[in-house]
Amino acid sequence: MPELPEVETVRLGLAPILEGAVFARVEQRRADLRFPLPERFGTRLEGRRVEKLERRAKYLVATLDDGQLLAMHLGMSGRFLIGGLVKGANGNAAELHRLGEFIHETGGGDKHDHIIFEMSNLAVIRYNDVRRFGYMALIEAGGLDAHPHFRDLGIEPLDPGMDAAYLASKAGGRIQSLKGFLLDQHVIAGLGNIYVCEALFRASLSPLKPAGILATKTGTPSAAAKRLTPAIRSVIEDAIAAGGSSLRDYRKTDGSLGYFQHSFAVYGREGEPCQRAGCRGTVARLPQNGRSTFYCDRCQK
DNA sequence: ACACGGACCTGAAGGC
DNA sequence: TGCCTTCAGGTCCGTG
Repeated sequence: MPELPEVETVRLGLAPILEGAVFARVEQRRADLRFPLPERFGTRLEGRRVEKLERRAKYLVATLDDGQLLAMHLGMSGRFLIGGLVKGANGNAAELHRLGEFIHETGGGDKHDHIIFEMSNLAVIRYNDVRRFGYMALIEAGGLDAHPHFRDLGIEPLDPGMDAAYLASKAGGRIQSLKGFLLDQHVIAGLGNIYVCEALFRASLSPLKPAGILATKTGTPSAAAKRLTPAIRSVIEDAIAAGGSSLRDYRKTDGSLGYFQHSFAVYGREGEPCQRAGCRGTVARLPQNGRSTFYCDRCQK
């Protein structure tokens, strides 16, 4: 699943196709995603124009011309693939992104294509999700901040307010591990297993330490908090610039791959030497919160 | 309020 | 070949 950088990459691929286009036909092949699709999902979308496509945490949020919001979450394995035809600048229909391995499956589609958007610009957008942990919701105008899935989300990692003082204020007194703390979407919204591991490596902090070390006794930010904030910001910025990370099934909307996975310092590198200059440690893996944590137990203190 | 484990679902990979 | 276990970019819900 896509974490924030992958979702942002998907947004960048989808926005130029969706924005300004009208849902001409919505085909729903199965409604049992993580949560059932809303009643009359297709009917409520058909004829509506997409005003803009934004991202909040790991959600894509499309604003429609009647004010409704279409919120989309990719879960672990969700992806959008763009095919079909779009009108080029000269008015002629041009074939779009019919690339590589996706060509052969466009006929009847793949069995994990659950929702298909046929747009007025002749683009065909398929939502494919093997594990079906993703979902879509329709939210009435202005209702985003009160919606149960959005109401309690924490700050965006790239928000200027995500600073050492913010982390200290959230972490004070917590005994939970730093790993669990950073995975908590109520604290920072958008980080996942990969980028938490990478951020803790960049900050030279052990994922096992209690989150409380981010605050001093008086509640001011500790040195650890001051190292952690730029580490989080830089890893997210670097990953977005690389088009996200492509591991198993994540791809950009045109079927091409992100390349941040080549920049992982610790994620997926169990047993490899630590990359930090001067450190002779080895990357270890251990389960935390039911997920694999990768870190160097020599230099991450 | 906080912290943890299980649940949801499919498929790939590795061990025997 | 097959069967069984483990693991995978998430997060909701029930339990202490």
